[in-house]
Amino acid sequence: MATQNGSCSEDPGKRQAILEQAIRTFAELGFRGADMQMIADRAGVGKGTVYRYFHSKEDLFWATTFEVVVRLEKRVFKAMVGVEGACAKIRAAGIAYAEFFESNPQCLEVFVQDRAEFRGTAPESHREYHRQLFQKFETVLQQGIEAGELRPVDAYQTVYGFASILYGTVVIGCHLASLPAMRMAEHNVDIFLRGIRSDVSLDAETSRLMENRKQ
Amino acid sequence: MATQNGSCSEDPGKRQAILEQAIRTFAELGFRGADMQMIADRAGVGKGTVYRYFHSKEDLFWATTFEVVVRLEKRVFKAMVGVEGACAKIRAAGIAYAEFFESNPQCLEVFVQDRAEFRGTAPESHREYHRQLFQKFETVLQQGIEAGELRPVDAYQTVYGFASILYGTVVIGCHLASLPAMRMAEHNVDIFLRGIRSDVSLDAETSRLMENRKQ
Amino acid sequence: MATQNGSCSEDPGKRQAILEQAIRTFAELGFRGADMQMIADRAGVGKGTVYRYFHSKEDLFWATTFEVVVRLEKRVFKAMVGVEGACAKIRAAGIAYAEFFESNPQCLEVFVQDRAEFRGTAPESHREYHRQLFQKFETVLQQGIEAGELRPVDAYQTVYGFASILYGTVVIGCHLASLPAMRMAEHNVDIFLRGIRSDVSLDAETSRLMENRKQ
Amino acid sequence: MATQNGSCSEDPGKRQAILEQAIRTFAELGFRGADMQMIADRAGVGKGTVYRYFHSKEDLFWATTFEVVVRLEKRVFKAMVGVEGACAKIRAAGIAYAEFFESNPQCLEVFVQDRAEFRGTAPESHREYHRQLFQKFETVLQQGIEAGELRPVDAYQTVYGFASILYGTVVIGCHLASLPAMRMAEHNVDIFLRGIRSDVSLDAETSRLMENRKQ
DNA sequence: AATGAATGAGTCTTCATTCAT
DNA sequence: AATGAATGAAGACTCATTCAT
Repeated sequence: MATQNGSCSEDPGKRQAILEQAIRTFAELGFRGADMQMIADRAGVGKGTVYRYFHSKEDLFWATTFEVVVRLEKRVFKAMVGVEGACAKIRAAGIAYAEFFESNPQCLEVFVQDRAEFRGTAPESHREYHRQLFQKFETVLQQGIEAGELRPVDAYQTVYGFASILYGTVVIGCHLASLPAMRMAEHNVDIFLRGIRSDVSLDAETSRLMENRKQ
Repeated sequence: MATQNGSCSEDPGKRQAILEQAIRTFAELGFRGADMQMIADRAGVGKGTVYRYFHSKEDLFWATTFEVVVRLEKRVFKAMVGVEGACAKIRAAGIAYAEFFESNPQCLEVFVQDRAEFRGTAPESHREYHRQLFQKFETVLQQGIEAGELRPVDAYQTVYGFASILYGTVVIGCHLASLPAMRMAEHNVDIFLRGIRSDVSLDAETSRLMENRKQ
Repeated sequence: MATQNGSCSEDPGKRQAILEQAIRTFAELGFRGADMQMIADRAGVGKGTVYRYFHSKEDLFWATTFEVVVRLEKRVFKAMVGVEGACAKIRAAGIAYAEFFESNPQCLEVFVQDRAEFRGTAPESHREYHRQLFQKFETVLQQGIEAGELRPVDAYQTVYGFASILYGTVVIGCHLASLPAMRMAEHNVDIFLRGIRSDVSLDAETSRLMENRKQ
Repeated sequence: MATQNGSCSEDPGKRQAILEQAIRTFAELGFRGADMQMIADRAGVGKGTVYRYFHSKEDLFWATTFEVVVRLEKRVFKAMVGVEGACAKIRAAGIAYAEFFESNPQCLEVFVQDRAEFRGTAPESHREYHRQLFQKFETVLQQGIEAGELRPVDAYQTVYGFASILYGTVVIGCHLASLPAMRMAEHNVDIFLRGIRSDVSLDAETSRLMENRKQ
């Protein structure tokens, strides 16, 4: 993988510094707008060094997006630790997702650049990583369904539906609505959860309405 | 507005040809990657002509995004004509949205480029246009709520929630899931609708599950 | 000559308007910087019309410099009318020269552009015109010499010396010294005249100094 | 100053080569007409290198004019070394000035371009340099006046008068007269000196004329 | 005769990448 | 291993000139 250099003589601190400034710079200027010289300067290393650690601008960008995904994943899974129940887990994950991008807007821009510049051309390693990530969520959903907490939705599709909502929310939803990402995310996740929950009686109003219908 | 030139001596056909090739080229290469010369060549006009009709690359891009939004809007509103009920309208809109981008993938890329390159810096004219668009949907939601069809959700936020889902679905959801945009969209819109509907008994499975609980 | 179009159907007023705006524009932007479109717009005619009256940008520039020289000449010779004596005539000419450029700074810039862009490549017609101009001054000098008013200097060289002083004064002298062209010109012309006059006793101070030496 | 780069890693030889070709190219084609690619090619370096040493075309031009002024100054002051007397010094300076431009016609064109393209907008550093140059001459004049060699002229104005004559002579005078710059300069400087000298008896002819008058 | 839309050659400038030190 | 000087391909934009109307 381009993001892992087998060479024995690399300084992880230097690598991290470059990556950090790459995130910052790609976020600020976009992939095409970012200048390798600027990244090198900001990281306090020579331009040649950047090329030693990351073979090309494109490779550096992939390493950058990978770094962002890894950080995001850590945050999201950390938020799910100790949380019981599929809905609660999903909610926690959604909130963490929004929280992460709200406090790391540069990571969001890297995400956007990734999609804009390279559509679906990410390295296979990234795609594999993604698949594993989504599989974990699929498992959560599946368990929720088996436990009767969730309707028997198509877990595979629904995971990507959840991803769509989160992505759309942080990328454009909160901007268009001029609302904080967190607030938009809570709103949207709640709608999503209500949409897949088997038990909706917890919602007082809806319950009341349904009771009325029964009468 | 950059997209509307008052000069009487412009050839609308030529303008349209340039715009068409601009969509194609921006979609293929991105804003930064697109070459004005290539757009001119593809449109069969001189480079100077492109600059006559659109003052700069940026202006041409704005005209392009505006064109895409207008086309999208037409398609979506056409799909809602004659449809009764808030849910049905929203569903029709969502399906049309996905359908539009599925059959016009270049328009989708323009959308993505817009967000990637210019975050929230669209010309005020565009922003105003957006506001009006969303207001129409807000009205649909509001009427659905008043009619008792929808739960009393916050119409403003929910409209942007809907937009988030649709955007996320066509931009990444269907790609990540390797599923057609239409299928993903139907799935996601249904979850969204269930999430805001007051009456959920129409869903056979859920009804059954709930009935079981009541017993 | 490029500046005189034999075609029977030309509107002198339109020609003059174009010329006027050409002076203004070449003065402001320089030969290379001036835009034929701007000249046309300022003159209130179509660009094609400019090309009808003046075959090319270069031709228009030559017509412009010619116009400036003609105006300058008129002013200078008008100032010499009725003035008696070579020194007085020369002085009047010098003052008028500076006055002209001080009140027509655009004409000065055209002069400078002429030299900068085309060195000595002016059309033969211009050069002939110049020669005649200088010949008139040579005659004045010659007469002054014959009348004993001036030292028997080389009239030919001295005429060009006078031209050098005036040109240098208005083009850089007054700017470098941050003084009005008129004031600089008076100063310089006086030194020049003293330099060529046979009778210097009119200068009180010098006379006194000389008297002292004699004692 | 644009002409002095503090960076330690510049090759003075390369810098000089670029500057040399810049003088040549600006002289031949003018500021606007000169092509950075041509300058790079002539200097035998890549275009990027030209931009490394001189940030922009304008900066390169300023460095060029500065170089010319420095060379001119060296030549002029060298010519004045060991020369006694204000008149003799001024004469030596004037001759050297003309000689310099006669043997370096490209430097003259750079001078002309400077005035044509940038009127009085030279960087402050250049202007300061100019001021010091002229101050030195002012001192020479002042000393000549105090020594009784020169009439009590306004030294400030007269310095700029001298500059005007020299500039006018080399820029247009010698061209119009079709005479070598040196010859024109000698002629003009002599007239100028006679114009400011207190003692004019050294001039045989004038002395004779004056003697005749006295009788 | 007058117009101005169309053209495309021409130019400055940037920046990813290389490689000698 | 680290550096950053050097390179030159690439691209946005301008403007003199033409020519159909």
